[in-house]
Amino acid sequence: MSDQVMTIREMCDAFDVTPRTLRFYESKELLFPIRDGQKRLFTRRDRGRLKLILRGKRFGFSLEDIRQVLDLYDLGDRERTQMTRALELARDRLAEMRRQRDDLDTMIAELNEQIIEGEKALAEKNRTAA
Amino acid sequence: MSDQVMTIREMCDAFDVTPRTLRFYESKELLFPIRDGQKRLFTRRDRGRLKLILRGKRFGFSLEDIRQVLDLYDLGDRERTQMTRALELARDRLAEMRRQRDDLDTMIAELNEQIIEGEKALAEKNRTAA
DNA sequence: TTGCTCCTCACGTCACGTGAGGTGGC
DNA sequence: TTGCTCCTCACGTCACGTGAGGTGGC
Repeated sequence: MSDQVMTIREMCDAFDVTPRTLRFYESKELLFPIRDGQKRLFTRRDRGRLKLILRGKRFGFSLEDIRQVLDLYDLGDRERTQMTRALELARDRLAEMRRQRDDLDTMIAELNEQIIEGEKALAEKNRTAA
Repeated sequence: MSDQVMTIREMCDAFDVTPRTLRFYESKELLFPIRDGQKRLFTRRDRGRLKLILRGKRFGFSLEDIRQVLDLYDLGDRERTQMTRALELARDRLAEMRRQRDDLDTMIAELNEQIIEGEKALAEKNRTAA
């Protein structure tokens, strides 16, 4: 069951990604499906990794960052190294996201201001033209 | 003075961009510097357009969107078409930015939660290991 | 002649999308 | 034979960065 392999199509349906994405992740050494002739078969390990990859992406981590953290899994110190590193990256990302949000807040206020000014100017133009 | 042309270097210094950026904008038909032999000379019109380009970029508009709005300048209806179109795009962008900010808020809360859980799990691991 | 600034290709970046053209087994 | 699904190139996207290699005028 849980150690059953899955075809690329089954993976796509299960994780809502495209075949291209899975092949791309393999080429970047994020996934390691085994082969049945040409065809890829994804293992339980691949599914675990993909889940973490997608979670990482949601938070805006690069694939390279994600790969490095995933690779720490094989160190065999009960994932302490991996977790420590993941926490480091997560704290950086969190700070970055907060900066982004603050920037976005500023921009939103600015753009809103510009729109209001634009509307005024346009109304004025239409008035004097009529 | 204000109708004086500027070299690429002067433009870079004045607007804090790279030469590559200016050449790229020319290739995308956002700027139209005149030539002195090989060399580009940027006019007052280019400076006006660049200012608007950079402002648009700050708000997250694509260069293609910006180009389309800039091109409306030459319609000769006292920029009414341009302003109307610009306002349309701006309202869309504003809504998009608000969505982004809300998503970001959600993510920040989630990632913060994950970090706290991660810290707990790591502490537990260290405790039971010692 | 030596620097300096300008120029034109053209490949690289990031995370895939999107054909083109071919294979295997029901 | 016809579909279906899988596969491997390989170019395209977006906004430039980054060399490589060459030119013009002080």
